[in-house]
Amino acid sequence: MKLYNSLSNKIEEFVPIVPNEVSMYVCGPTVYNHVHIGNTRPMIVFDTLRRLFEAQGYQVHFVSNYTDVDDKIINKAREEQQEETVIANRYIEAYQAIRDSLNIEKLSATPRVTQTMPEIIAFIGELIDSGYAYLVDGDVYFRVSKVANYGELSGQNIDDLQVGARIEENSKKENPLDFALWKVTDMGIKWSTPWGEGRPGWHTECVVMINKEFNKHTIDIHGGGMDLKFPHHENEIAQSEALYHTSIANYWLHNGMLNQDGEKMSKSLGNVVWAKDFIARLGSNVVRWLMLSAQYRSPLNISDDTIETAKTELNRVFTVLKQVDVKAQREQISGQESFDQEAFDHFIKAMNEDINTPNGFMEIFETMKVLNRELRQQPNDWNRITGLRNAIIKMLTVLGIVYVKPILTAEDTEQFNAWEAARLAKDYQKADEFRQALSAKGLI
RNA sequence: GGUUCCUUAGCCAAGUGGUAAGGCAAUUGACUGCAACUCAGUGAGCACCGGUUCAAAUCCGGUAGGAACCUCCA
Repeated sequence: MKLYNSLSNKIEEFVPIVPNEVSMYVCGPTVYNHVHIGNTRPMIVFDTLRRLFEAQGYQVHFVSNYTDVDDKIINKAREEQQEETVIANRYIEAYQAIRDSLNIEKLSATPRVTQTMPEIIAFIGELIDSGYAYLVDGDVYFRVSKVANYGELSGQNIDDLQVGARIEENSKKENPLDFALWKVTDMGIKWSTPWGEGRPGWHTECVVMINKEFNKHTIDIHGGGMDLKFPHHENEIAQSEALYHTSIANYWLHNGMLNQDGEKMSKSLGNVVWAKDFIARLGSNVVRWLMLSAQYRSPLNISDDTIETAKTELNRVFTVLKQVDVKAQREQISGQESFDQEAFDHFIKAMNEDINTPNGFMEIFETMKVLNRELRQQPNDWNRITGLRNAIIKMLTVLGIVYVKPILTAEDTEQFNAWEAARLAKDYQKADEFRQALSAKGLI
């Protein structure tokens, strides 16, 4: 398996820390609102990566967090005159519902900031003790200049960053690039620490959760959206380098952004599409197919055209599978358990090139073509047909797409037979009626 | 101003030195009672200019256009 590592900007052969095991972490949402479809791209991409590993015998330990302490949550809570936990819990539930509806495999753990506070406070304490963090009026900031490789991930150097950095008014920081580990606060949820009451900064939690959930300082894969590269991931690395001399993960993976009709989705443009609405409209299968139609690092544009194309393509895949299953039942073929390993291997090989889903799709289409030919060959080679069918279904499983096999009822079978009989008798009006009935049931 | 990246047929999208995958749409043919499904065929020389090379969409330089990031947006 080859993966593009954002840390080296190169495609590298994936070598796990522990043979046949993969530890991966993806930054989760700040739960202050529903998520939009852009947020579903990392969910789908990294779930697909996980499935790809699992299809090859890896055991995957996959953790993603919930940021349930944040200014945005506090603001939302004030707006609604609710407790912050009510807000957070509401959107955590909503997020989980999205995961379920997108057929995302169950995560190993979904830690929350509020449940990780002792560790976060201890971690910040260590950074202070070791001189990597300093106190100003109860706030704690990370001293960026003390980390030699700061900027490694985003490919920037500290001097360039400083030129571009917006200088905050009345900044208490030694350096504008220094980031907050702890903020003193008088509003919202807060915890008491040796240096004062307040709440943690965003960048610390992920590091602490990784250390805690995996019980080690270096994991295999850390993923997230391209926009998190700087400063969030850069800052995670800085903290980990400071205390543990490791960049947390051997492979850093970043998915490209999602655009709507060529524009970035944003509230100001008024083109935000909520994930729940999008999934309700198109269904999980189409959404996943659409999200995987471009390689994960490329930007992906969502438009009516790309949505229609995804629907049509996926429909073709399901059509041939359905035709196989209907025909097998009508001809009472059973007991075939064959599997076309070669076709499946082609698919895996394509996918192993840095999750090259477009080439994975290509292998599905190629396999479909062979299957369509076989299905129209007389006599049918059911061993071959079943093997191809099962291979395609397994490919879809890696993509997280679910195919439901149609089960013919006695009535269905009768209608098929009647359709055929009417055709033979050249009673086309009657034939069309049966055809339409079967079509309405999605059987042809 | 800095950093990273992109520009491949009407549309989506692979390919990163050896002569352009796949899909959608279109179109021709076969199959069909008609149709759908399906199969077979048709279509680009890779933004532009210049360079390196026996050979470039692929490497280098430049031009034009576009995107993301530069303190908390996946």
